[in-house]
Amino acid sequence: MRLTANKIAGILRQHGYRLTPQRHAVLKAIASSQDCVNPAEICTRVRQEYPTIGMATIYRSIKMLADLSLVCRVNPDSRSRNYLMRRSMSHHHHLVCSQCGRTIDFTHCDLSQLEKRLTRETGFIIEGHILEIYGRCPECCAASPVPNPR
Amino acid sequence: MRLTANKIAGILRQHGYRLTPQRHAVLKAIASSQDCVNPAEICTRVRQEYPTIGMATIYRSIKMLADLSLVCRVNPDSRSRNYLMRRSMSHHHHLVCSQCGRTIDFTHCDLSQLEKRLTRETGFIIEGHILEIYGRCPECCAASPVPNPR
DNA sequence: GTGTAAATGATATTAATTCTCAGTTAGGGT
DNA sequence: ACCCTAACTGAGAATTAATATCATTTACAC
Ligand SMILES: [Zn+2]
Ligand SMILES: [Zn+2]
Ligand SMILES: [Zn+2]
Ligand SMILES: [Zn+2]
Repeated sequence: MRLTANKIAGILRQHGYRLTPQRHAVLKAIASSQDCVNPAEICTRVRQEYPTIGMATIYRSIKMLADLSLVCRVNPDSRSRNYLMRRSMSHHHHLVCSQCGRTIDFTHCDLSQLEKRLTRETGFIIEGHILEIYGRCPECCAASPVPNPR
Repeated sequence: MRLTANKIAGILRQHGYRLTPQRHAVLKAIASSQDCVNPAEICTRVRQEYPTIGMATIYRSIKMLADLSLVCRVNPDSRSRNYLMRRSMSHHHHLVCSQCGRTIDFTHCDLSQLEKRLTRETGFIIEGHILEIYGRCPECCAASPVPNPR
Protein backbone atom coordinates (compact mmCIF):
# COMPACT_ATOMS: atom_id res chain seq x y z
CA MET A 1 0.00 0.00 0.00
CA ARG A 2 1.27 3.43 -0.89
CA LEU A 3 1.71 6.22 1.66
CA THR A 4 0.37 9.57 0.49
CA ALA A 5 0.67 12.89 2.29
CA ASN A 6 -3.02 12.73 3.21
CA LYS A 7 -2.68 9.22 4.57
CA ILE A 8 0.24 10.32 6.69
CA ALA A 9 -1.72 13.25 8.07
CA GLY A 10 -4.35 10.73 9.14
CA ILE A 11 -1.73 8.61 10.88
CA LEU A 12 -0.52 11.65 12.85
CA ARG A 13 -4.05 12.32 14.07
CA GLN A 14 -4.59 8.69 15.00
CA HIS A 15 -1.55 8.89 17.25
CA GLY A 16 -2.69 12.04 18.98
CA TYR A 17 -0.37 14.46 17.25
CA ARG A 18 -1.78 17.79 16.20
CA LEU A 19 -1.67 18.58 12.55
CA THR A 20 -0.08 22.02 12.48
CA PRO A 21 0.72 23.83 9.24
CA GLN A 22 4.43 23.60 10.07
CA ARG A 23 4.30 19.84 10.35
CA HIS A 24 2.31 19.57 7.20
CA ALA A 25 4.92 21.61 5.37
CA VAL A 26 7.82 19.49 6.66
CA LEU A 27 5.94 16.36 5.76
CA LYS A 28 5.30 17.60 2.24
CA ALA A 29 8.92 18.70 1.83
CA ILE A 30 10.26 15.23 2.62
CA ALA A 31 7.53 13.34 0.80
CA SER A 32 7.93 15.35 -2.40
CA SER A 33 11.64 14.69 -2.73
CA GLN A 34 12.76 11.51 -4.41
CA ASP A 35 16.20 11.42 -2.82
CA CYS A 36 17.03 11.60 0.81
CA VAL A 37 17.29 15.07 2.35
CA ASN A 38 18.98 16.49 5.41
CA PRO A 39 17.46 18.91 7.91
CA ALA A 40 19.04 21.96 6.27
CA GLU A 41 17.61 21.04 2.89
CA ILE A 42 14.22 20.43 4.43
CA CYS A 43 14.46 23.86 6.03
CA THR A 44 15.19 25.54 2.70
CA ARG A 45 12.25 23.85 1.04
CA VAL A 46 9.83 24.51 3.87
CA ARG A 47 10.73 28.18 4.21
CA GLN A 48 9.62 28.82 0.64
CA GLU A 49 6.06 28.37 1.79
CA TYR A 50 6.56 28.98 5.50
CA PRO A 51 9.38 31.50 5.92
CA THR A 52 9.25 31.87 9.70
CA ILE A 53 9.64 28.24 10.67
CA GLY A 54 12.49 27.60 13.10
CA MET A 55 15.02 24.80 12.92
CA ALA A 56 13.84 23.38 16.23
CA THR A 57 10.42 22.75 14.76
CA ILE A 58 11.97 21.04 11.76
CA TYR A 59 13.99 18.75 14.01
CA ARG A 60 10.95 18.05 16.16
CA SER A 61 8.85 17.22 13.12
CA ILE A 62 11.51 14.85 11.84
CA LYS A 63 11.67 13.14 15.22
CA MET A 64 7.91 12.71 15.26
CA LEU A 65 7.93 11.18 11.78
CA ALA A 66 10.76 8.88 12.79
CA ASP A 67 8.93 7.79 15.94
CA LEU A 68 6.01 6.83 13.72
CA SER A 69 8.41 4.99 11.36
CA LEU A 70 7.19 7.15 8.50
CA VAL A 71 10.66 8.36 7.71
CA CYS A 72 13.99 6.60 7.94
CA ARG A 73 17.63 7.53 8.27
CA VAL A 74 19.89 6.82 5.36
CA ASN A 75 23.39 7.55 4.15
CA PRO A 76 25.38 7.53 7.37
CA ASP A 77 28.52 8.99 5.74
CA SER A 78 27.38 12.60 5.65
CA ARG A 79 28.00 14.98 8.51
CA SER A 80 24.34 15.78 8.96
CA ARG A 81 21.70 13.12 9.05
CA ASN A 82 19.69 12.30 5.97
CA TYR A 83 16.08 11.25 5.85
CA LEU A 84 13.81 9.64 3.32
CA MET A 85 10.05 9.37 3.47
CA ARG A 86 8.79 5.84 3.36
CA ARG A 87 6.91 5.22 0.17
CA SER A 88 4.99 2.14 1.14
CA MET A 89 4.01 0.06 4.11
CA SER A 90 6.11 -2.83 2.86
CA HIS A 91 9.75 -3.32 3.67
CA HIS A 92 12.07 -0.57 2.73
CA HIS A 93 15.77 -1.29 2.53
CA HIS A 94 18.78 0.57 1.23
CA LEU A 95 21.69 -0.28 -0.96
CA VAL A 96 24.28 2.37 -0.17
CA CYS A 97 27.52 3.22 -1.96
CA SER A 98 30.24 3.23 0.68
CA GLN A 99 32.24 5.77 -1.29
CA CYS A 100 29.84 8.44 -2.60
CA GLY A 101 26.76 7.69 -0.51
CA ARG A 102 24.38 7.14 -3.43
CA THR A 103 21.39 5.22 -2.15
CA ILE A 104 19.04 2.86 -3.93
CA ASP A 105 15.87 1.49 -2.39
CA PHE A 106 14.77 -2.08 -2.62
CA THR A 107 11.82 -3.84 -1.07
CA HIS A 108 12.15 -7.52 -1.85
CA CYS A 109 14.45 -8.93 0.79
CA ASP A 110 13.01 -12.39 1.31
CA LEU A 111 14.23 -13.04 4.79
CA SER A 112 11.21 -15.20 5.54
CA GLN A 113 13.16 -18.47 5.41
CA LEU A 114 15.76 -17.08 7.79
CA GLU A 115 13.08 -15.69 10.08
CA LYS A 116 11.22 -18.99 10.12
CA ARG A 117 14.40 -20.83 11.00
CA LEU A 118 15.16 -18.39 13.82
CA THR A 119 11.64 -18.73 15.20
CA ARG A 120 11.98 -22.49 15.18
CA GLU A 121 15.38 -22.44 16.87
CA THR A 122 14.84 -19.68 19.42
CA GLY A 123 11.11 -19.28 20.04
CA PHE A 124 11.24 -15.58 19.19
CA ILE A 125 8.20 -14.07 17.47
CA ILE A 126 9.80 -12.02 14.74
CA GLU A 127 8.49 -8.48 14.34
CA GLY A 128 10.82 -7.05 11.76
CA HIS A 129 14.36 -6.46 10.66
CA ILE A 130 16.90 -3.84 9.79
CA LEU A 131 18.79 -4.59 6.61
CA GLU A 132 21.22 -2.35 4.81
CA ILE A 133 23.54 -3.53 2.09
CA TYR A 134 26.59 -1.54 1.18
CA GLY A 135 29.03 -1.68 -1.67
CA ARG A 136 30.43 0.47 -4.46
CA CYS A 137 28.24 1.95 -7.15
CA PRO A 138 29.09 1.59 -10.85
CA GLU A 139 30.33 5.18 -11.09
CA CYS A 140 32.72 4.79 -8.17
CA CYS A 141 33.93 1.44 -9.48
CA ALA A 142 34.62 3.04 -12.86
CA ALA A 143 36.37 6.02 -11.29
CA SER A 144 38.84 3.90 -9.34
CA PRO A 145 38.53 0.14 -9.95
CA VAL A 146 40.92 -0.67 -7.13
CA PRO A 147 39.93 1.34 -4.11
CA ASN A 148 43.22 2.91 -3.18
CA PRO A 149 43.62 5.34 -0.33
CA ARG A 150 44.99 8.88 -0.52
CA MET B 1 41.00 -15.22 5.75
CA ARG B 2 40.95 -13.51 9.05
CA LEU B 3 42.28 -9.98 9.48
CA THR B 4 44.48 -9.89 12.55
CA ALA B 5 45.96 -6.80 14.15
CA ASN B 6 49.39 -7.78 12.84
CA LYS B 7 48.14 -8.22 9.31
CA ILE B 8 46.51 -4.82 9.44
CA ALA B 9 49.73 -3.25 10.69
CA GLY B 10 51.39 -4.64 7.57
CA ILE B 11 48.73 -3.07 5.37
CA LEU B 12 49.37 0.33 6.95
CA ARG B 13 53.08 0.07 6.18
CA GLN B 14 52.37 -0.98 2.61
CA HIS B 15 50.39 2.18 2.12
CA GLY B 16 53.08 4.44 3.50
CA TYR B 17 51.54 5.09 6.88
CA ARG B 18 53.86 5.10 9.87
CA LEU B 19 53.10 2.56 12.51
CA THR B 20 52.96 4.60 15.68
CA PRO B 21 52.11 3.06 19.04
CA GLN B 22 48.98 5.21 19.18
CA ARG B 23 47.68 3.83 15.90
CA HIS B 24 48.49 0.34 16.94
CA ALA B 25 46.50 0.81 20.14
CA VAL B 26 43.46 2.21 18.31
CA LEU B 27 43.65 -0.61 15.84
CA LYS B 28 43.77 -3.20 18.59
CA ALA B 29 40.90 -1.55 20.45
CA ILE B 30 38.57 -1.77 17.45
CA ALA B 31 39.75 -5.19 16.31
CA SER B 32 39.37 -6.77 19.75
CA SER B 33 35.73 -5.74 20.14
CA GLN B 34 33.04 -7.95 18.70
CA ASP B 35 30.42 -5.23 18.45
CA CYS B 36 30.69 -1.86 16.85
CA VAL B 37 32.24 0.93 18.90
CA ASN B 38 32.11 4.70 18.74
CA PRO B 39 35.07 7.08 19.07
CA ALA B 40 34.43 7.73 22.77
CA GLU B 41 34.43 4.01 23.54
CA ILE B 42 37.59 3.54 21.53
CA CYS B 43 39.16 6.33 23.54
CA THR B 44 38.28 4.69 26.83
CA ARG B 45 39.77 1.39 25.75
CA VAL B 46 42.92 2.90 24.28
CA ARG B 47 43.65 5.08 27.31
CA GLN B 48 43.92 2.00 29.49
CA GLU B 49 47.16 1.21 27.78
CA TYR B 50 47.98 4.66 26.43
CA PRO B 51 46.59 7.26 28.84
CA THR B 52 47.87 10.39 27.11
CA ILE B 53 46.36 9.84 23.69
CA GLY B 54 44.22 12.74 22.45
CA MET B 55 40.86 12.52 20.76
CA ALA B 56 42.27 14.11 17.61
CA THR B 57 44.61 11.17 17.17
CA ILE B 58 41.76 8.74 17.66
CA TYR B 59 39.69 10.48 15.00
CA ARG B 60 42.69 10.59 12.67
CA SER B 61 43.35 6.89 13.18
CA ILE B 62 39.74 6.03 12.47
CA LYS B 63 39.84 8.09 9.30
CA MET B 64 42.99 6.32 8.16
CA LEU B 65 41.43 2.91 8.78
CA ALA B 66 38.31 3.99 6.93
CA ASP B 67 40.36 5.27 3.99
CA LEU B 68 41.94 1.83 3.81
CA SER B 69 38.47 0.23 4.03
CA LEU B 70 39.63 -1.71 7.06
CA VAL B 71 36.80 -0.38 9.15
CA CYS B 72 33.21 0.41 8.29
CA ARG B 73 30.47 2.62 9.68
CA VAL B 74 27.51 0.87 11.19
CA ASN B 75 24.43 1.60 13.25
CA PRO B 76 23.37 4.96 11.87
CA ASP B 77 20.87 5.55 14.67
CA SER B 78 23.32 6.59 17.33
CA ARG B 79 24.33 10.19 17.83
CA SER B 80 28.04 9.55 17.39
CA ARG B 81 29.37 7.41 14.59
CA ASN B 82 29.98 3.75 15.15
CA TYR B 83 32.71 1.67 13.62
CA LEU B 84 33.40 -2.00 13.23
CA MET B 85 36.65 -3.58 12.19
CA ARG B 86 36.19 -5.59 9.08
CA ARG B 87 36.63 -9.29 9.55
CA SER B 88 36.67 -11.51 6.56
CA MET B 89 35.55 -14.19 8.92
CA SER B 90 31.91 -15.09 9.05
CA HIS B 91 29.09 -12.64 9.50
CA HIS B 92 27.92 -11.71 12.91
CA HIS B 93 24.27 -10.76 13.30
CA HIS B 94 21.87 -10.19 16.16
CA LEU B 95 18.38 -11.28 17.00
CA VAL B 96 17.16 -8.77 19.58
CA CYS B 97 14.11 -8.81 21.81
CA SER B 98 12.37 -5.48 21.34
CA GLN B 99 10.97 -5.63 24.84
CA CYS B 100 13.71 -6.86 27.19
CA GLY B 101 16.73 -6.44 24.95
CA ARG B 102 17.90 -10.07 25.12
CA THR B 103 20.22 -10.69 22.20
CA ILE B 104 21.06 -13.88 20.37
CA ASP B 105 23.83 -14.15 17.81
CA PHE B 106 23.48 -15.89 14.51
CA THR B 107 25.88 -16.19 11.62
CA HIS B 108 24.05 -17.88 8.76
CA CYS B 109 22.16 -15.17 6.96
CA ASP B 110 22.36 -16.32 3.35
CA LEU B 111 21.85 -13.04 1.60
CA SER B 112 23.95 -14.15 -1.35
CA GLN B 113 20.93 -14.61 -3.66
CA LEU B 114 19.68 -11.14 -2.78
CA GLU B 115 23.14 -9.63 -3.21
CA LYS B 116 23.58 -11.32 -6.59
CA ARG B 117 20.23 -9.98 -7.72
CA LEU B 118 21.11 -6.45 -6.60
CA THR B 119 24.46 -6.59 -8.37
CA ARG B 120 22.71 -7.70 -11.56
CA GLU B 121 20.06 -4.97 -11.33
CA THR B 122 22.16 -2.06 -10.13
CA GLY B 123 25.79 -2.73 -11.02
CA PHE B 124 26.88 -2.26 -7.41
CA ILE B 125 29.79 -4.36 -6.19
CA ILE B 126 28.55 -5.57 -2.83
CA GLU B 127 30.96 -5.27 0.06
CA GLY B 128 28.81 -6.29 2.99
CA HIS B 129 25.60 -5.77 4.88
CA ILE B 130 24.09 -4.79 8.17
CA LEU B 131 21.34 -7.12 9.32
CA GLU B 132 19.52 -7.10 12.60
CA ILE B 133 16.32 -8.97 13.29
CA TYR B 134 14.06 -7.97 16.12
CA GLY B 135 11.08 -9.57 17.76
CA ARG B 136 9.82 -10.77 21.13
CA CYS B 137 11.58 -13.47 23.05
CA PRO B 138 9.66 -16.48 24.48
CA GLU B 139 9.74 -15.06 28.02
CA CYS B 140 8.31 -11.71 26.97
CA CYS B 141 5.66 -13.40 24.81
CA ALA B 142 4.60 -15.47 27.81
CA ALA B 143 4.53 -12.45 30.11
CA SER B 144 2.25 -10.27 27.96
CA PRO B 145 0.94 -11.93 24.82
CA VAL B 146 -0.42 -8.72 23.30
CA PRO B 147 2.17 -5.97 22.98
CA ASN B 148 0.71 -2.50 23.42
CA PRO B 149 2.21 0.53 21.69
CA ARG B 150 3.43 3.75 23.38
C1' DG C 1 73.32 8.79 14.07
C1' DT C 2 70.92 12.62 11.04
C1' DG C 3 67.40 14.81 8.57
C1' DT C 4 62.83 15.37 7.44
C1' DA C 5 58.24 14.70 6.50
C1' DA C 6 54.62 12.79 9.06
C1' DA C 7 52.31 12.35 13.36
C1' DT C 8 50.89 13.88 17.96
C1' DG C 9 48.36 16.49 21.57
C1' DA C 10 46.59 20.73 23.39
C1' DT C 11 43.59 23.98 22.12
C1' DA C 12 40.42 26.64 19.31
C1' DT C 13 36.83 26.35 15.94
C1' DT C 14 32.94 24.74 13.33
C1' DA C 15 28.59 22.87 12.82
C1' DA C 16 24.69 19.71 14.01
C1' DT C 17 21.44 18.77 17.31
C1' DT C 18 19.06 19.42 21.59
C1' DC C 19 17.36 22.23 25.43
C1' DT C 20 14.81 26.09 27.64
C1' DC C 21 11.16 28.98 28.13
C1' DA C 22 7.81 32.51 27.24
C1' DG C 23 4.23 33.09 24.07
C1' DT C 24 0.89 30.86 20.65
C1' DT C 25 -2.48 27.63 18.87
C1' DA C 26 -5.16 23.29 17.51
C1' DG C 27 -8.85 20.95 18.67
C1' DG C 28 -12.11 18.94 22.09
C1' DG C 29 -15.88 20.31 25.22
C1' DT C 30 -19.45 23.57 26.19
C1' DA D 1 -18.93 30.50 18.30
C1' DC D 2 -16.20 30.78 22.58
C1' DC D 3 -13.18 28.83 26.17
C1' DC D 4 -9.63 25.91 28.04
C1' DT D 5 -5.75 23.53 28.17
C1' DA D 6 -2.22 20.71 26.83
C1' DA D 7 0.51 20.58 22.88
C1' DC D 8 3.18 23.25 19.93
C1' DT D 9 6.25 27.00 18.21
C1' DG D 10 10.30 30.04 17.62
C1' DA D 11 14.34 32.52 19.41
C1' DG D 12 18.28 31.86 21.42
C1' DA D 13 21.37 29.36 24.58
C1' DA D 14 23.67 25.11 25.52
C1' DT D 15 25.62 20.83 24.32
C1' DT D 16 28.23 17.80 21.67
C1' DA D 17 30.71 15.54 17.76
C1' DA D 18 34.08 16.33 14.67
C1' DT D 19 37.63 19.08 12.40
C1' DA D 20 41.34 22.60 12.03
C1' DT D 21 45.51 24.87 13.77
C1' DC D 22 50.10 24.82 15.30
C1' DA D 23 54.17 24.10 18.06
C1' DT D 24 56.53 19.95 19.41
C1' DT D 25 57.82 15.23 18.88
C1' DT D 26 58.95 11.00 16.38
C1' DA D 27 59.22 7.04 12.92
C1' DC D 28 61.99 5.63 9.58
C1' DA D 29 64.70 6.10 5.13
C1' DC D 30 69.30 7.32 4.30
ZN1 LIG E 1 12.83 -6.61 4.58
ZN1 LIG F 1 29.45 5.59 -5.48
ZN1 LIG G 1 25.39 -11.71 6.98
ZN1 LIG H 1 12.31 -10.39 25.83
